Amino acid sequence: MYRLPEDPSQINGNVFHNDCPARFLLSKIASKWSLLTIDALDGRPKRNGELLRQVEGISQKMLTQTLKDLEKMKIVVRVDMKTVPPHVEYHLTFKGKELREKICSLDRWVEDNMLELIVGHSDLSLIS
Amino acid sequence: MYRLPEDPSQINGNVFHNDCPARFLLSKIASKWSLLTIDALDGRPKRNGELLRQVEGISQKMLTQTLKDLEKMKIVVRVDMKTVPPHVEYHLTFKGKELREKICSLDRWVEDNMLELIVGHSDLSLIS
DNA sequence: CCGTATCCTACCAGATACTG
DNA sequence: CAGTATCTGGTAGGATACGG
Repeated sequence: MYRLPEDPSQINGNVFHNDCPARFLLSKIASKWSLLTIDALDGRPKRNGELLRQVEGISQKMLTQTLKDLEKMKIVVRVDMKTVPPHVEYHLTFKGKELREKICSLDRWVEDNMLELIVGHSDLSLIS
Repeated sequence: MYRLPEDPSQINGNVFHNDCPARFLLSKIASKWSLLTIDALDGRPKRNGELLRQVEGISQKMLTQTLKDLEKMKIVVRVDMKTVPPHVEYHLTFKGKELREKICSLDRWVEDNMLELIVGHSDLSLIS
């Protein structure tokens, strides 16, 4: 549980500070599945099933939870077409698109440098 | 535990793939304390105690663990002056500096947008 | 000053089953 | 199709004590 000061408009973010909301938000944004979900929202809006397939290994539960967190932060918007069968789309907001650039920059860097980064990890075996 | 394909030099990173090493590496790099520790390594090398004070709330255990992980990935280098009392410095490598830019970009964005991101979180109380 | 080594717990997240 | 609900094990990480 985090506490905000009396007048939030006066504080400027500082992730190094224990009680700064930025730290809480960062932990949500930089979580394992959040990073991948935001990355997956490339260009066009995506549906629940699409994301489930694209982000390999994510469970329905974690996808829902992640999307709800992102929605709270106004990073994504949930658009329910109110049809039957259900058709729901998840859109990145303007802020979401801003954020996605930062995240993709990080993700692509890790992918590009993968082989050099992994050398120290002898615990990653080569066996089947 | 993650498994690498027989010939790692042939694979190109893809964080969306379940068994891609990039996903494992990303989880290490984007962990709560890793994000803050790398950010804290600004410009000059830092000592254990400095980092402990700068990254509020981190424990000695987690700092050590985080730095070891980063060292494995050649993101930081541990320089032991072999003096008594001990003097140890942690330096960012070239790759580390590259990575730090991405991370700082993310951290600063979260800080700058903190107040707008937090509105949906009614669970963050204003009381003392 | 810079760490290790243990113990211990809260929470994360996977598995599974059910619903409009 | 797009979720919810519940149970449960594993583990991240805090607290504490000790060591070179």
